[in-house]
Amino acid sequence: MDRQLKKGSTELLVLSLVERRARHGYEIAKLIESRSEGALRFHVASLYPLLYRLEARGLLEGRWVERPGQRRRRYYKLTTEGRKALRLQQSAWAAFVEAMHRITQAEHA
Amino acid sequence: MDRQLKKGSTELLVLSLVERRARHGYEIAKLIESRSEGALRFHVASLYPLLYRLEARGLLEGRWVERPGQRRRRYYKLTTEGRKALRLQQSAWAAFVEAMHRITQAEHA
DNA sequence: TATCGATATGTCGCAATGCCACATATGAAA
DNA sequence: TTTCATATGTGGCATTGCGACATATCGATA
Repeated sequence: MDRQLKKGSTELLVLSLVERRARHGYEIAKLIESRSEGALRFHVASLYPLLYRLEARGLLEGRWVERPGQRRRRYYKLTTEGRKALRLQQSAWAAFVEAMHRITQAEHA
Repeated sequence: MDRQLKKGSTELLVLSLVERRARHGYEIAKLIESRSEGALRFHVASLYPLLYRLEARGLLEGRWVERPGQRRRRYYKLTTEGRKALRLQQSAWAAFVEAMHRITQAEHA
């Protein structure tokens, strides 16, 4: 998988994964890997900074959860802002894929 | 359109556009804009360096063409290497879109 | 008991790549 | 003669994912 392809789409990926419920970083990384059946991998090291950025921009809200018998986790959930951003990014992604298709297929025909 | 989405996919776009015939930089930029109906724009300033890189990597072969009544143009055509790279990038792109779909839709369901 | 792997979060420097501003040059149209 | 479309080019900047490394806990296994 071309590394560069991921640029920019990761945000949509993360926002999508916390749409229905709060998740923590490690969980998000594992979900990306398993649901894409290995096609998409994502270094956790890249993920944490992204989560901070999303929180700083007010799209996510994080909260520490400590339970006996496990390391502390930081759960992130979508804010109202984040939900709006998710909608926007969903349609931007769809438009982008469609445009790519139009250009590459026009040539292929 | 999110700027970051383009990262990495531009190469596929350019390779696709010279698949059937040689084209020059300005023409490629215009084609991207018109065929995507404005959804994808691409600064020519970003395009030229990309073309040099593709040529340096042996995927494209450039050739100056001078005709009276127009500025000199550099036409790029696919090399054999480039054709191989195009096939690879086409399947990588398809896999990527498919993986994105699986992850974002699984959540949406 | 010692060690190793999975879980969980974090920092730092690096590389890749598109953006923007700016520059140069020609031909056609206003 | 000024302006626009064509055509190529350079340099600095910002964003963002990678890789190496660090820390820490728990359960399994040797």
